[in-house]
Amino acid sequence: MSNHAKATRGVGTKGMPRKDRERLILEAAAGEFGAKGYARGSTAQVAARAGITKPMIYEYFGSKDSLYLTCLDQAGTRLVEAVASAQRGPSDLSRAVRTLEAVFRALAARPHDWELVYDGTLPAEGPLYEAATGYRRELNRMGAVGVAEFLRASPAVEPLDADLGTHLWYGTVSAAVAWWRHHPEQTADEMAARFERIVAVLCPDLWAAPGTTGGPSGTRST
Amino acid sequence: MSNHAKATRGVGTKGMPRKDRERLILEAAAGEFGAKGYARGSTAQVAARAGITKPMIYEYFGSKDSLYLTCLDQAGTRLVEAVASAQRGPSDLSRAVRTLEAVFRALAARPHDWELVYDGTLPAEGPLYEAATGYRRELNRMGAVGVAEFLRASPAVEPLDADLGTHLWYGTVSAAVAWWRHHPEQTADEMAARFERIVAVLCPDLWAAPGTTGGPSGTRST
DNA sequence: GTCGGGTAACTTACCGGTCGGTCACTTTGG
DNA sequence: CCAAAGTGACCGACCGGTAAGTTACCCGAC
Repeated sequence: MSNHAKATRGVGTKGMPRKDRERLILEAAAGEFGAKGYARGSTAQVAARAGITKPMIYEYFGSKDSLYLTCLDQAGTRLVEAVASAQRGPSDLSRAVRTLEAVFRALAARPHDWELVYDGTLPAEGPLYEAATGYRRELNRMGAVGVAEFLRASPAVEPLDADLGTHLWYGTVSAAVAWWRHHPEQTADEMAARFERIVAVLCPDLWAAPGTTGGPSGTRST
Repeated sequence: MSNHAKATRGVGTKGMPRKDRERLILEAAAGEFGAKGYARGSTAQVAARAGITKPMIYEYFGSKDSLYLTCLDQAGTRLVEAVASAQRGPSDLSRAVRTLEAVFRALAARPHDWELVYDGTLPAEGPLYEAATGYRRELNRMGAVGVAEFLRASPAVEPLDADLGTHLWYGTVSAAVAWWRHHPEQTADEMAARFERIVAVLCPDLWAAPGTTGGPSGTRST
């Protein structure tokens, strides 16, 4: 019943404006696919979550793949932007903490985004897989920059080691997100603080004296 | 036509002895489920891999769940044994390297074992899920001991931090295994060496002077 | 030796159910 | 009254699981 949206609605309009319905369906789809994954999530369930029936899904999005792809694009774009914004600043270990914090903040608003991008039940080929891989690669690439700069400190590491290190970093982020799902009461800031403490134990020297900035963060109380 | 196996075969035997066929099916099932996961793997495909047809699978194992469970038990037992054997020895960071090396050695013989235990397409409840969770918990528990001893060095870490640390460690192992799948030409020893180099860059002080043993391992050349 | 016959191994064909996707129809608002 | 929104009913494909029939092997009888 808003004032200006009504003006654009033509004859034969019934129920909800198209844009609103679209958003509603996308929200429902993100919930369904985020919880059950692409393979086990069903379009009928998405429709039920949105309070409509299955043919409406196909009226609006044409296919299950297209529906998932729309959710995936939203989630992937948001995550990439969040991580990209965390790449600014000093290039020491504190960047890892900032990146993780940015991911947590983004996921706090939309908890299912991570699962949409890293859904393990996606088909092993096809456009859907390629789209997801594209976002994953983009996120990984940004992580790789930090890892490479970090590992450059030692001449013993081979190029392949840096690639492995990048994947280890991804595994760390992924595990942190998974742990968070089982402890939803934690805020994004608390999660970042926990990670910070663990890093501090792992490498106290690299952490305490990163160089010019005089300290990676002000949150440590020791 | 072998000499001793023939003696045990009774009347009505046709084709392959039961034990051999059983092993053949299990091998095929491990390949199918390891590659596609429980949900997407089909019993007909398992049968095709084993060179037989679907009803034989049910003759031998009764149900898809039972078949998967048999594979899972083999894989889980092997992995738990491998990790347990690596827990002996000094309790510093070198234990992490030893653990990872043990996992790699176990997986070198049977590459699909990891995916069977950590299959993301398993149902979210039921005996199959509980069995997989049991192995995961057992593996995690052993990892948690090492992580807890390690984090105990700092009084700032809270109990929940240790739990998070355990999951981060699991994420690291998981990522290393995933990376290995994309670089199959690497041997288990090479993988362990790569991980060792990365750890050395991350925490050189904890690594170089672990205390009484005079050094975590003899493989470092620096 | 060879010839049934019993038994285990194996297959073809099918059932019930679910899911992605579609069509003809009804409802609703302008 | 008309067009868009929305729905019940259906289709084909696929999958887990099953029943009934066929094939091959061993063994004992003659």
